[in-house]
Amino acid sequence: MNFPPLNEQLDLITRHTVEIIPIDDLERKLARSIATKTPLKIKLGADPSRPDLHLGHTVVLRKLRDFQELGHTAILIIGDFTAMIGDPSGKSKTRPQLTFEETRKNGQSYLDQASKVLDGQKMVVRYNSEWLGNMSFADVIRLASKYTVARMLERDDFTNRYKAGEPISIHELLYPLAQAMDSVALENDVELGGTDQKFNLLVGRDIQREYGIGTSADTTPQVCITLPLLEGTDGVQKMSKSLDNYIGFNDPPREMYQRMLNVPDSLMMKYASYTGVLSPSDFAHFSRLEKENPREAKHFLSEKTVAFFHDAESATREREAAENIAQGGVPEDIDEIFIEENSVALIDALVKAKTATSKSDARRLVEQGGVSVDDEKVTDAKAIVTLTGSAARVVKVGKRKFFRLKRK
RNA sequence: GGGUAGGUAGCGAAGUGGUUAAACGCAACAGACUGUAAAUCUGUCGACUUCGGUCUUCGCAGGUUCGAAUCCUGCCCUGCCCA
Repeated sequence: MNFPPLNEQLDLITRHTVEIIPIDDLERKLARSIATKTPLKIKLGADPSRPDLHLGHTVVLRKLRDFQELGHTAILIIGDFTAMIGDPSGKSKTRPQLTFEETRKNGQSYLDQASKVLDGQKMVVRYNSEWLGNMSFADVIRLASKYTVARMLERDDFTNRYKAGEPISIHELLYPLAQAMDSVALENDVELGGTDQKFNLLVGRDIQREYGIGTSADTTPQVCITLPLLEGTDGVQKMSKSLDNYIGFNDPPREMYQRMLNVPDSLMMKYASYTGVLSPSDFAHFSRLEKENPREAKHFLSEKTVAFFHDAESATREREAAENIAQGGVPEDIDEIFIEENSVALIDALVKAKTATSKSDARRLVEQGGVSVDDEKVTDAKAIVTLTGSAARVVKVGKRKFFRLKRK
């Protein structure tokens, strides 16, 4: 296998990264790869307990794709073993434990989604239960002896919680080591992760060395590459499912487009450059627009995002729908709610359409003027909507939630 | 094992017998303004309601009291200190 020249590879690899630790080792590995015509093994860990990928994941997936395009081997580790045990982050106390079947199903789903960004055919997928599940307690102790508590507490997350007097479970301390064992098992050359993974990646490097990987004269343990974390649609916190500030790979076009439009302006550039949904020429176009006409730029980015995850047709359709809504119009394809009788209390309809969480919530919405039926604002919480014949009535809730009421 | 401080709504945090569904801040939601952005302002933010109220909630389970998030007992969980 022939690889592009070293400089060319370095150029692509370093783009959009935060840190490469250490860059010298990467150069050595690339040089050796070229000389021996052997692809490098690039590892990326995936959490199967959260199989819904979002825009935040594209940053790192795209980097993995860069490696694929250079001819290297992308390896996706599905952390099924760790997911079967439970929670690593401390934050989500109730992260569900997964069964074996669920981990496979989620792993497959993860792969399907990731294939939108990278070449799924060429990707190698491994489940970490394969090696972690076979470790004996003695093995675990041996592994644990390679690292000290003080070093483990260096991790920001742990330090902060420790200082704040918050609980840290022992198994959480073991997590970075478990992840490091993946690197030992794979003998990978590079590991990718968000900047929040820096510590874990470095532990992988140390532990590989402890287990004699990459210690011969012309090799080194894994190189750690960190990538920026993308803020979510709120513009402040990192994009995550639990904060509900994400744009998911599987979001339907309507939702995806609308959510993109809601992203604060200050983040547009970041989204545009890091998610990789724009081709170089699109990006150039976007950069120009961003200065001249932010509104247009945002629509352009939204359109391209939908086109990337769905198709150009949907993107154009959503663009039109968005303009339509902006002018007070109603999009075509909205949810339809069917009613048995020929009239319903508006409030019940809102609950049924899941646009309100409870009757009280619905009442509030109506009283605050957030609801209109067929373009007429309704502020009476007791309003009854009547349906004559097969005619539907369109209900608008807030600025952009719609549904159509129909007689069953 | 001993001591000590805690566990209040999505989060943070007041409240230590009675107008407390529970101050305040953040987040969220609606309205105005706008570019369905940001900023700002206003309102809302347990559930049900015939809008007068009713019911459920302050780690869990009991108890005292006319009345408890507030007092007592037991249990569970967490931090810190000592061993």
